[in-house]
Amino acid sequence: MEYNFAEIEKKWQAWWAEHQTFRVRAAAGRPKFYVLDMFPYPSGAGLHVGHPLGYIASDIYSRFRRLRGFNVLHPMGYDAYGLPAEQYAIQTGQHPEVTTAANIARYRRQLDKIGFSFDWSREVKTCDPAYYRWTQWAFIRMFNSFYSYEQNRALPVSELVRAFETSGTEGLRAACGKELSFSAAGWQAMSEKDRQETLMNYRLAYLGDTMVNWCAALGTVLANDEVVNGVSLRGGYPVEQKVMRQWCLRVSAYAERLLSGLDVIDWPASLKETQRNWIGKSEGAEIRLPLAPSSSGGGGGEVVVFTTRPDTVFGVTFMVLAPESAYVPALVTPGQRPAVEAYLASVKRRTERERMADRKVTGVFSGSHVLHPLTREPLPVWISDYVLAGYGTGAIMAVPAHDSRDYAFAKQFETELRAQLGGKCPIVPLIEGCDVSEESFDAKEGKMINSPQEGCVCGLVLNGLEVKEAIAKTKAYIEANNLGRVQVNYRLRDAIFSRQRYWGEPFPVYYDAEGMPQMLPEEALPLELPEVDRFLPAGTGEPPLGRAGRWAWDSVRKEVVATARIDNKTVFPLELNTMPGFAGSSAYFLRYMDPHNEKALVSREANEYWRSVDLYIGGTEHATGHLIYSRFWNKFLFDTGAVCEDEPFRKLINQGMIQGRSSFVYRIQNSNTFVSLNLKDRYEVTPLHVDVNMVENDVLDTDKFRAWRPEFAGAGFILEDGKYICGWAVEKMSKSMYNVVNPDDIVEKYGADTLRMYEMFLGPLEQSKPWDTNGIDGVHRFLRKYWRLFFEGGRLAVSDAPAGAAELKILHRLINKVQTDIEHFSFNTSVSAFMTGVNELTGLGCRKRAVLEPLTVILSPFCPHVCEELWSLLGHAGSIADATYPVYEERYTVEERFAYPVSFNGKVRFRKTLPLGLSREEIASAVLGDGQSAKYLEGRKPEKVIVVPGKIVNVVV
RNA sequence: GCCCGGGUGGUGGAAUAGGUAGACACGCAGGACUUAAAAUCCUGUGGGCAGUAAUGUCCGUGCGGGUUCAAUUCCCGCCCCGGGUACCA
Repeated sequence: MEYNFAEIEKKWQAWWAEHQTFRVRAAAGRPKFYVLDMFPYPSGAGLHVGHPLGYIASDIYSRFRRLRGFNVLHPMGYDAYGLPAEQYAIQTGQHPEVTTAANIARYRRQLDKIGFSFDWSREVKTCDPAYYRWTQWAFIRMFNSFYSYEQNRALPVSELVRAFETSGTEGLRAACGKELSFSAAGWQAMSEKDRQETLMNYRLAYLGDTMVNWCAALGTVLANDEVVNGVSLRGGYPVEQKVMRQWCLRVSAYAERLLSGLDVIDWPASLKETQRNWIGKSEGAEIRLPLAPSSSGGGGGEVVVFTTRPDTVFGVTFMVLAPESAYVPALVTPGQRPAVEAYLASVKRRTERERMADRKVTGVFSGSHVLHPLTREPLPVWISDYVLAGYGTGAIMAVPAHDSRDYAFAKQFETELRAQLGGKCPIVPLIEGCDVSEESFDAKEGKMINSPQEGCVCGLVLNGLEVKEAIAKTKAYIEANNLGRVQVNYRLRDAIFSRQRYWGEPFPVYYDAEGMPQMLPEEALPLELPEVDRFLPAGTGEPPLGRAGRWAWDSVRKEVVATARIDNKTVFPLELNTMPGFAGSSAYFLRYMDPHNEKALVSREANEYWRSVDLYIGGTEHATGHLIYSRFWNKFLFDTGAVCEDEPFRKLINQGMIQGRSSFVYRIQNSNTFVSLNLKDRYEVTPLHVDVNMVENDVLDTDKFRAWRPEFAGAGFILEDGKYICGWAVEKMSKSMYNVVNPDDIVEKYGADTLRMYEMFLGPLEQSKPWDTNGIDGVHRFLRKYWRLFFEGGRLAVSDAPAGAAELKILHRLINKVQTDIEHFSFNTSVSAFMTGVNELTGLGCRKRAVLEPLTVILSPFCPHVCEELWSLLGHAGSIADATYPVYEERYTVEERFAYPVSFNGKVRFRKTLPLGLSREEIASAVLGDGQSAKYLEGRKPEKVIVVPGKIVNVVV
């Protein structure tokens, strides 16, 4: 009987589907394990061979856990909202729902062919109203919540209102947009509209005027992580800064918890580091600098700066404001106004991109001065775009000696600054021995100098202190003398949550007669996405939903009605924006736990059983997007009591990318002749990408090549050894490089089991590596060899004879190796171990059930189809997925290992072979009692014997 | 610039609480079977030197130092490659 993979795979895939083999239910008392893949966006191009890498790994792990007795939740779904479907819809008029459904069907067919053990009964699609209902629900909850720094969690806004009623903002510690201050009486005096505006400053989902990344080409705003180098991640269109009123999520409120939570989860160090950088915690101080009396603001004004280096306060020689800073208008003197206005205009003209490409030092003097907080000397206030409005207070104290950016600025404007400082040099070093003639000294180390002496007016003496001590002392001084406060800043910004798009979740929001946003009642959810005639933004600049006729809210009848009926008493306009891509992916892992629940996102029982994801596999590209937002989202739900775990993903693995291995042919210039790789240096050639599907083991199929394109029909070839050898390079897998390998083709030719094993064999899971079809034969050969172990002369020939010692040794070494390797996610070495084991068994001619049956079980996570078939041929009813993983018994694998007694001075070296299983003491005495060792050790008394079983013996004399 | 990874045969990669470097596979070479091819199987395969040979011997994990009886593994200094991030005060 031959290994007929096509037949076997078809048969077992149908069997699994029919018997719902991988359907799971919560089962109290049975240990659970939740294995999750990052669900795919179903693009029009279908899957290439790189996509399933992580799915194969998670599937192997799931099947392994199942065999070990765990109740494994391993679901799959689709991140179905997204820009490509909408762009396609704009171009073709095809409804995104239609193309998305077609793409999903195609993905499903491709996934099924690989033989994954997903529980498809739990499938989730983000564009399904039954699903996005809970996305809208969470949004309403966020709108109705604020973040208390007192309790370090989200609380209902009703509690905030109660606090305002009794004590105003007195003693309030809550996350907010800007610090407000009013009394209980002040709150009482506010109009309803003012109260709503005030609350908006605290809500976790809020409408705010924010500087957004506006992409005109896409007609929408983008989140920070959707912008790369000043252009949009998708499409690469230019992005500009613009103030717009947008829905935002107060992710920044959770900055500290998002940061500290990283300490308790098992994620790759590099990914945690990326998130730490993104959150960007910096501890420092805000310092208030009073305006100099002569300045335009008159007496009483002040400017607040943020610094992480308060110790350098005596090196401050000027101040800089961001161009967009709110301080600017008040501080510009009439004389400087024209110069400042010209500067602001020039800054506005420069796009983000230009600012990055050309980092010129620019700036303008505001005309005003502030007073140094300690020495009371006047300091000039400048305006420059190297200070960012969005970070800290948008104003800095410049210390040119110890900050490279301030240094560059001081050098650029040295003449002006010197004049303003009465001839003094603006660069004042504060650390002993540092040289600031060429560059600033930014390091936080050394001893302080140049601070005032003991007994000076201000009383802050830093001389002689280490930088760290000086920072602490200055912070304490600032607080004690009311010059400012200790402050922690985060780089993490709130997430902008509005998109001017059609293909996304609608907001459950309408605007009342006052124009204030109101949430729809929860019973009205889901608010379904309406039909529109076209998917472009409306001519008025409104988002595409502005084209929907049926898009107003009747607040009395509680239903969606036609826009035409808006009467401003009971029927109101609905929000026209939709939610961004990350909305739907922020809680999908919770929905899988209880996907058909109509009462809740997830029931308490289901959530308490499945809890959180035990293993999450996906790419690093989501480090600062999805993986931050979903942690935030989950923490919020945790605060409201909707879920029982604070962190959603306990362990995370980043699978590497599979790159393409492009093939090249070399055309001799001005001809239609192509020269083989090793002969190309003799000619002037142009390399051309050639479709990798026409190349095998780097040899070009010249007939296929001629048939590929009309212009190659008459191509000539200069061959070497009768073959045309192609050149190759590792590039991103993409259509334009003709290096896309479709998993369907591989499955067709070699079978799914070979594809699964080969993808694992290619190298470590975390590593990026090029796809190289060349090596796949080796894996396929292994499977055929393995199949043949069961057959002799065309029939099944498995004997019931007891297994011998040598066979059991091979088997148990395999069990041990494969089990520990899977537990460490080292799938490539597991596959190698199988190959070795099967080679050895073939060598022994072993066809014994006692060996082959357990071997089939441990191999089944990797090659489920062939193992199922053999399992059934061995006489088992049911699926191998219900089998039990064999137990490793060490006694079968006892073997001799080396022990190395140790010589000294490099004079004596010897090696000794000892049986395994001896105790440390036994090894030590065996070594020391050995003739050679005894001779060497004669006259020296061992002080200490260090033994590592099976490995080393160290003797210290 | 800063922060993470990583440099091992012709190729993908094994082996790190320091202990026989190159498992496994590809490729290549030779052989068996075959009229032939494919498929399959067997053998060899880091480099140099010596030997008819079994074998012996030296050199070898990016480069230069160090620690150690012993370093791919630990320490110091470089070089190169990949990823993240970037006026965040």
